[in-house]
Amino acid sequence: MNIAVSNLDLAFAALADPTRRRIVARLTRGELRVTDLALPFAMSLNAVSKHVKVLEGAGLVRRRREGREHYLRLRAAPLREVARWTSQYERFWIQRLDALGAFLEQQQENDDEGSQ
Amino acid sequence: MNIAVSNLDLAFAALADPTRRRIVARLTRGELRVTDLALPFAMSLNAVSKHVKVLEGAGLVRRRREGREHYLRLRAAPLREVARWTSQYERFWIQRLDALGAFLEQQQENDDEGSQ
DNA sequence: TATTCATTCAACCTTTTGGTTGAATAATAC
DNA sequence: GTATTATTCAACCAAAAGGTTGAATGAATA
Repeated sequence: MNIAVSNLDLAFAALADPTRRRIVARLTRGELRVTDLALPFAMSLNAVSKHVKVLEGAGLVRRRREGREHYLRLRAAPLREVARWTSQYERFWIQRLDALGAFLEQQQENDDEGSQ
Repeated sequence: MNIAVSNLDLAFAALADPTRRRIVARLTRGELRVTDLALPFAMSLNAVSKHVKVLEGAGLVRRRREGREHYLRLRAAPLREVARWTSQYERFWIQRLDALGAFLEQQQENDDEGSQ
């Protein structure tokens, strides 16, 4: 029993795994059955199934049962929430650009890449 | 020893924790020392220090040492990457809106909220 | 009906995460 | 020079994450 895990927590956590981001990317092309979804992944079907459940838990994926087959499709709402949270900071980084000037910021940015 | 953990993995994972998102929000107002940053959090300074290191590891925070004090400031680049990845799917969700019509989509959306 | 197919459930394992406490380090202040 | 302050390091702990394998469930097929 969890104490108040927000939508945003779940969405960010779900998207933190590269396999799950690939799943999301894959589902933009349309609905897929679990088995078909799992095909290109170098892991067990069970592992993919668990990833799908995580995405479902975050509301990023919705499941439609048709006999023994489960069709998965993407849901946009949580992605929009993530986009909205993140874009709050657009104001922040644009301000910094304005303050220091594009040229200096560019240099700063280059320095940053180099030292990572 | 980690096998290829991407920038995006680190950024999403860093932002999945609500404390760390609060830290990010807090740092938009300007630089802060670790101690001052930690003030409003109901956890040990050490815990906050560890969160800061996670954010640093994801490139979201940069540290400037001045004597014994460490000043932390926000870095926008990884936030931009997250925004860029997420907004890839804007096309996807806009398409769905177009395809089904705003009214139906709205109803769908309402159903979705209700059953979460 | 017996078999195969699509999928989940359950148990297990290892690594990571998010927190704690206590000690170490290093700079400042008295 | 001793105490205090700012911060990390190290060890520990419980819970969660990401994978595995094997069994269970339930629908389709032969």
